[in-house]
Amino acid sequence: METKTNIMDTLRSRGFVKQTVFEEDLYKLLGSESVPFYIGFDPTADSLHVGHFLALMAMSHMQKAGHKPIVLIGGGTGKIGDPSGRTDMRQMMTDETIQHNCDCFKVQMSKFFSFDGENAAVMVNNADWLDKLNYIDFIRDIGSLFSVNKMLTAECFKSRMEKGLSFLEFNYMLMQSYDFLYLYKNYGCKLQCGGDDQWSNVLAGADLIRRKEGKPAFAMTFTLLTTSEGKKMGKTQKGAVWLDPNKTTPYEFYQYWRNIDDADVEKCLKLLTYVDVAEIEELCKFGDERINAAKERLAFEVTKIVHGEELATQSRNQAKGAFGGSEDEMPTKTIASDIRNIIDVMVELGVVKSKSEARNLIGGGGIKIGDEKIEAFDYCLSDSQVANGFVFHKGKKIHIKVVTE
RNA sequence: GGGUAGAUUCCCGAGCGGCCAAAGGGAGCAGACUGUAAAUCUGCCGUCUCUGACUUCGGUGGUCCGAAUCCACCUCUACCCA
Repeated sequence: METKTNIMDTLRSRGFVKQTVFEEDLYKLLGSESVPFYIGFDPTADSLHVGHFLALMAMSHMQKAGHKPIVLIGGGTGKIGDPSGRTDMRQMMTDETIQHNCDCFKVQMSKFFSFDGENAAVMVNNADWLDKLNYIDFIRDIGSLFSVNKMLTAECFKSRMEKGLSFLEFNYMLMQSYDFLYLYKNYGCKLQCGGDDQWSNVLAGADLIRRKEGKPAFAMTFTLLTTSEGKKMGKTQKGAVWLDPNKTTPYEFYQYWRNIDDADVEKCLKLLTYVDVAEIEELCKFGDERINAAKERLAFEVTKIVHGEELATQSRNQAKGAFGGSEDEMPTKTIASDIRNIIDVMVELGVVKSKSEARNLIGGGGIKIGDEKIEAFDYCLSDSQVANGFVFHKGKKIHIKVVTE
């Protein structure tokens, strides 16, 4: 393999790395051989979202550097539920749902790293081994190596001490640690990565291998992708920002990044695109409106990774059309010609969740058709609007060219 | 097993028989100001056939002209005692 640059240096310079164990040993290991590493994903939905993006990018960088990604699907641990960052128990899922979600994940992940060729990524489901565990054997072999006292000091449990924590969930850490051990034995996996909220779980796994096998194993966590205000990124009024174009359209996806906080642009460019670090710094050096160039670049690059260059270009042009005034490139939607009432039109366009919301928006002066502000709830489209199409505006952000059929 | 305190709208959290679709905050959306940013100020923020109607306050059943509020039972949670 090529070892021009140690992957750790890449990840560090882009701001991925939050915590590691035995940093020097890990650095040497990553610089000297192809290291199989894993990251766990909970199959709780049929699409990945922005929250997973950073981990996917990290895996991508690492595969490019010659390391082998192992995607661990938490089909087994999903039956338990990770208590980290949770105040209540997770819903349990059926095997069919989990399998379906895995299939969807794989398609999306393929855009970040390859499941073929050299250092091909592999996807494994921990239900395959966790389901078969024998309770007595397990607690003797693995349980004996865990100190409850130590576990209780872990942040992920501490926060649950007030709200309550069932024994089921308490076992999550053991399961995840066992995963690492299993992957170590069967896939030669020596490194577990994860979000920083996974630190205690990740660390416990590496510890387990060191105790049980007496061999080195490593842990590394990544910065959590949060906004400058410390909130988790990727939440909007419509819920999470998904990678599935059917849940979040490429245009909406593009807009999400285009509208990001000034303070978060540089961080996101480094973490979520392949743009060269020096170039990013150049783009982000201005504190005024020139930062918009960086935002455009961010939105384009990120959309390109997820949806491909063609759709990224299209989204960019649509955005320029919508905000630059040119109707030609604006996102277009088609509605039936017999829908005339403005409220029905809004529902049909999907810009509001309910008719009440539509009324509130109209009442608040947030709706325009062409240059005309709509003030009446019973506003109806004219024949010429139906015939020729029109431009619908919701606030400053949503601009849609509407044609009828 | 016993005792105590709880379960409220997306989240936190008030309400404790009519004035409750339910205070306040957060998030979100919209208006003004801007740079498709932030901060700030303002409005909205259960649903609908929308000056009215309907469905919500863990579940089920009751009391009452009337219940998120009272009673009974149940489910879940925390704390204390064993």
